[in-house]
Amino acid sequence: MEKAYHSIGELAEATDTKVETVRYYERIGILPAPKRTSGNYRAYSAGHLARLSFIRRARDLGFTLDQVRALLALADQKKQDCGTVDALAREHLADIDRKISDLKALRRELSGLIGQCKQGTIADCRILSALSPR
Amino acid sequence: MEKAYHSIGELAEATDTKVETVRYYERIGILPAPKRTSGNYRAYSAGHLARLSFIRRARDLGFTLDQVRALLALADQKKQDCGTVDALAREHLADIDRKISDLKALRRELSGLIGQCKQGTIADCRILSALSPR
DNA sequence: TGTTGACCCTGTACCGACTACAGGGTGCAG
DNA sequence: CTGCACCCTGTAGTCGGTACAGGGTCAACA
Ligand SMILES: [Zn+2]
Ligand SMILES: [Zn+2]
Ligand SMILES: [Zn+2]
Ligand SMILES: [Zn+2]
Repeated sequence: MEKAYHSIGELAEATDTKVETVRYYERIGILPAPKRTSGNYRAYSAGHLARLSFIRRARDLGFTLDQVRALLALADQKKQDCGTVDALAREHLADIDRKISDLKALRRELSGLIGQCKQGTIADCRILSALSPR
Repeated sequence: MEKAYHSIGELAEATDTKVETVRYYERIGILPAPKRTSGNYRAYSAGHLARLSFIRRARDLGFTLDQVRALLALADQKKQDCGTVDALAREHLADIDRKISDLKALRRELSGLIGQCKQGTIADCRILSALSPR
């Protein structure tokens, strides 16, 4: 038999989340408020655990919390087709690709600068002179 | 002859910065407070323009404002050698490399998920099922 | 039985790097 | 003289958490 309810600490540990973050998710309304014990402790059901796991996996994949909200809403429309989900995921993939190419451009520029430095004095440093207006 | 002083709007335009951001830089102490006109408008010197340009270029290269502060402080030590500058730049390059490889790993995972989706119903969507705990 | 200590509660402030107003003042051109 | 672009201060919001402070709860152990 599974334990029916979990404390916030257990939920946090099971999903590799900080306790404060779990409370934060409740505050912003992405994780529903659970029942309370007589001592006013939060008592989470298996449903909460599943939802928090979902949130965390999606966050680990880089979805924003708003996107996660959208994904969670879609997940409940079981018989609709998943085109919207896929579109969301593809959009996010495009975001990632954009970030990667931006970072690569940055990397090229910065490593070019570093390569030019001859390790002399500050006055001659190519890195600093590239940053200063001519 | 160059105009001796510039308004905040001119400075902002010349460095592709928002006016609010220029004031923000002053507030956090990275850009010194300029003189004021009789009407209490900020009046920036060429030195301010140079410093702001430096800040913006460094930011564009992805340095944090704290790193920019450090670079600016180093830039004033003209006769010291530039080892510290270069170390800072190399560290930042390593940060960028880490970000790129993190994003690539993410990209692989996400595009794998997207590839598995057969465009059926939500109930069968591989993207959602990969996010849900089994 | 009492006391320690781990856990939980609320509320608030903070991080980085801006951005966006609201509610006013200034300065110049027509 | 009036309209408009620009400037001023101060404050709050963004995103996704994180970090306390100042308390309450609960189980184990002496
Ligand atoms: Zn449990
Ligand atoms: Zn150098
Ligand atoms: Zn000017
Ligand atoms: Zn699908």
